[in-house]
Amino acid sequence: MDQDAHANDVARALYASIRLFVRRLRQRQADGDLTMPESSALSHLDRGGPMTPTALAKLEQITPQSMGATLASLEARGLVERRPDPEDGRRVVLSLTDTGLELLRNRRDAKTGELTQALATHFTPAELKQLLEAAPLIERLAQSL
Amino acid sequence: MDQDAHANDVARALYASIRLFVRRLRQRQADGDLTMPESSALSHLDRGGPMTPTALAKLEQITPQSMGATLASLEARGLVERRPDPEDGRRVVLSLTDTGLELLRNRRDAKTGELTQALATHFTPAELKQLLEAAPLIERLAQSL
DNA sequence: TATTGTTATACTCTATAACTATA
DNA sequence: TATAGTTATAGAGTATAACAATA
Repeated sequence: MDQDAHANDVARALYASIRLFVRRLRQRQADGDLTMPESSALSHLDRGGPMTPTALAKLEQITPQSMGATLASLEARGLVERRPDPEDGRRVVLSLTDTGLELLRNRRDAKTGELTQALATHFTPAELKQLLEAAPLIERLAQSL
Repeated sequence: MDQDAHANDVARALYASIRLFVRRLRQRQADGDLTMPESSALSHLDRGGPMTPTALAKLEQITPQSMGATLASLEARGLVERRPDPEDGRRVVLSLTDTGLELLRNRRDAKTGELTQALATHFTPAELKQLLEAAPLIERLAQSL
């Protein structure tokens, strides 16, 4: 069928571009930069307020153990802090430190994120719109796998 | 600026969706399945004919060493074979074996690729078109990082 | 028993560095 | 010297399994 042939083309094109994207993003990682999962976790804490590691893991759709690795790194750099939940001894509540908040704000306000920079510099508003609309489709595709 | 604020939104949405996509695709990997890089290398050999590891690496935009790992796995499963280039003793030429070709054809013809399947099943032609058009934009974004 | 979190371990995909063989 | 390929090693970003503490 034509639909299936087309689906195969789309799959190939999308996969190739995404693989390249992920590789490049990782390569552009400078020493001391936030990695992407770190940056994402920090954003979630900023937008969602203090929360447990498990809650964060759910937002990111990864296992709590995986989130643990990211959080350990953020904590080691003093960007987040963990304190026990007074109401439930099993729980740990994570929050941004002042340093973490400042870093996040600086990155956002100065628009220094590699990705944001590249998008703002090399793409037209119409192209940005296309990409913005593609994102939920990619997410739906991921969910339907 | 509005453009920059928008760029930041696009960056976040795109990054989140792509990270999810890559994770899911890896998780859906069954034992004995081709991994994505393997499948991609096989496709390139099918479409481009026999070629050297370095040529393949260039097509995939990864280092020859990284390609080596993928090729070792494909060779171990008898899907590609390597023979010396008679004209240049340094070179090795890779080609699909009958088994490799058959596997590739079966996957393509039976449309069993997870991604193709999901796209054909859950997306409208208009959405497929959107995704197809987004692919080169993502690639350009990757290149401009 | 169920939940929260942590520790230990391993896998995929990729990179850099260093080497061998051939040109 | 330069190029093609291989081997060794490492790192990011995940996963699963097993465990401890608390509810």
